[in-house]
Amino acid sequence: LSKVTVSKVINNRPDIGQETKERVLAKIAELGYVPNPLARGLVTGRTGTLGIVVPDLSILFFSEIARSIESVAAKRGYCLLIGNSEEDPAKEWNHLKAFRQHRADGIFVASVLSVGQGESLDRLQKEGARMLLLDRIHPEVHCHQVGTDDEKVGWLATEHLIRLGHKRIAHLLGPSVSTAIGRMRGYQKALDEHGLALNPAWMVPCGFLQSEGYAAMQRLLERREPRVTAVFASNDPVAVGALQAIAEAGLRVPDDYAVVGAGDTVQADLLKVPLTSVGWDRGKMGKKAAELMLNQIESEHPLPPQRLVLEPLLLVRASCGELTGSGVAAPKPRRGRKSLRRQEAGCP
Amino acid sequence: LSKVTVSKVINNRPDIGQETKERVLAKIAELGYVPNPLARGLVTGRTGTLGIVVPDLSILFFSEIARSIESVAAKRGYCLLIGNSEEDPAKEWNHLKAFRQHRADGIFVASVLSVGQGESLDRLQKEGARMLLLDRIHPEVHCHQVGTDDEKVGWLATEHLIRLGHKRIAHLLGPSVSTAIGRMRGYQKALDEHGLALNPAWMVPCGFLQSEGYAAMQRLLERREPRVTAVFASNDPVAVGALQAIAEAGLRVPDDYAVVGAGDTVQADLLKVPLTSVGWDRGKMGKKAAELMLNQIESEHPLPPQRLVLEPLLLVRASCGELTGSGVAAPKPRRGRKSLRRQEAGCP
DNA sequence: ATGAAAGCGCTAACAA
DNA sequence: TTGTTAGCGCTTTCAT
Repeated sequence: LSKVTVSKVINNRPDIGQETKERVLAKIAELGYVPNPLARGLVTGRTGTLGIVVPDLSILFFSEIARSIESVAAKRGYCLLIGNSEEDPAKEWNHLKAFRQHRADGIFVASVLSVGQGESLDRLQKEGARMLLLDRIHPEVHCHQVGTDDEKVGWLATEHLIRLGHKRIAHLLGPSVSTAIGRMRGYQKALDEHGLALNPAWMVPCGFLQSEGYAAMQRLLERREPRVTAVFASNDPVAVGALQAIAEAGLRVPDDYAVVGAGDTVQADLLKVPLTSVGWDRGKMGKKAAELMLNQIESEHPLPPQRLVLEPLLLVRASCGELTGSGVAAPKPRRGRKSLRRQEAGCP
Repeated sequence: LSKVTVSKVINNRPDIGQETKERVLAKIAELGYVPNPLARGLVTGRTGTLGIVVPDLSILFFSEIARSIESVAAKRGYCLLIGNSEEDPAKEWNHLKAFRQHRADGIFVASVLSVGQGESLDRLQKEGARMLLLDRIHPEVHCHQVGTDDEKVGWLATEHLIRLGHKRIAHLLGPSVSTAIGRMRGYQKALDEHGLALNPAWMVPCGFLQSEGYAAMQRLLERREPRVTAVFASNDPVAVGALQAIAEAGLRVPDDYAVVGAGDTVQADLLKVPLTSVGWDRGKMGKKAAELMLNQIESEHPLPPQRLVLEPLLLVRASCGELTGSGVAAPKPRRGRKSLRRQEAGCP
């Protein structure tokens, strides 16, 4: 029995006799033999490893996606490497290089790069790296991309505030990545559609962190007339920061300020003021991304880059109040739509 | 110039001339050459890869630890593989096997295995896997272990309730892993020290998930006399579940029930009722674990297994009220000790 | 249908 | 100090 025969059995080659095949399989089971992925990778170039780079794994949004990707990867026999870029392009690049070096078969990345700065990613892709852009999109990169319709996210949030009667609506604007920019566009579009003025002073620049939302809201609170009555935050952590700043100033939500977030990543029901947010399915994001990637990897012919857009959904809770806009705080009851939150926190 | 020479330069071997060394280095920089870790791993057995297996990456406690490990791993040139066991021993084992197969230089595991069931881990260790037990300890496994003093966690929580005047204190008991058992012991010890009766009916079995805490608290609420006035939950998610059940029953915290958690992983300040909890430093856990592991890997001689125990700290907030035990809800002001929470949520 | 030969990119041992 | 030889465990031709 030569090792070539064994190799053929393991790789399910057609040119092998049924009887020998079974004999080999039996022996493999008996000896508990497992092939060495390094040796295999050295010759085939494929390692059975994927990689993912995110800004920060301890942000629920990303850890949920990573978890979901890992789950389907494991099911199909792949391992997952993970790297935190910590919002630092250099660290992101280092992880990308390291994963390439380790011959990851595919790399998911929620890039910290600003829109328009994606050439390095496109170069990687052209050099043969199989990549998939997660959440944050770069049109110039020719690879699969999975995200949500961020313009619609911003539109849904702002439209909701307008319908509640708000006319002076601020936006805590995120960093210069596609998601933040899309949400801002949606905000502007909604104002526009309703003929509301777009006051540049109401677009407060801000990052994606809770602390930044806090600081931005403080700045907004200092401003005098004309005061805003509502705030659309670029994401939930920022919204939570804003909530903190408002509370500290002795003001109330939704009575003094209505607040909407984006992402629906907060344990909303337990908050002092349950946060209204626009959400989409992170589990599905991860699942779809992983499937796209693995199908790509395992297909013979290169598939055309695909762009998957998940549908965002407004989740109304108490932080925007009822129809008067600055009146009662009674939260609208949640509609019949199934909640997006499959989230189940636990341990230790 | 032979490849052997290059290899020697890269590995900093002493038997190489200063001048050739520089020449090689220059050429490497010029060509952008990077060694292939697979080929290297094939011959040396070392791959520059670590692995971590946790119950669920989307639980903040674990994602913070993973993030911290990844950070020091990256700094020292290692990649990190990650696997979710989803509280399933079979999945845990599969990840462990896969990481071994991929020749990870070391594996961190927060095992789902019950205490006393750690033989498989010890066998792995004996077979040459370098392992480190995270959070959940198995005394029979001979490897590094990093966790907290869970008995003290339980003791601090329960002692706090007793000092506030509570005499009938329930415990939402976690699964049969070391952390839950330790916390239960601490609970019993504190009761004991104060001569308080340990009513078995007040130890409600429960998992580590929020939904389980919710269900367990509901069961507890159904029970009649003698009613408890306080609850120590095995971890924060369970405490949050209990909070929900109490609120739904139309009762109030801390007026009707005082509640303490463990882990301090909840955005406590934003909750309707900020949760008092016993916490310890997850960032430090990850950092120390990674350092222990990497020093082990890079040392010539095997180091003796070390057991690192982080100090837990009571963080008093509003969920237990003030000294009367069922009186006013005014939260004690946080003491001067530096907060453990370096947490900064943000994105997507 | 099976296996011998060659080689993936590296390092360890040894020779020069 | 340098380079030659061998081999890590696999897969890929290409004979048989």
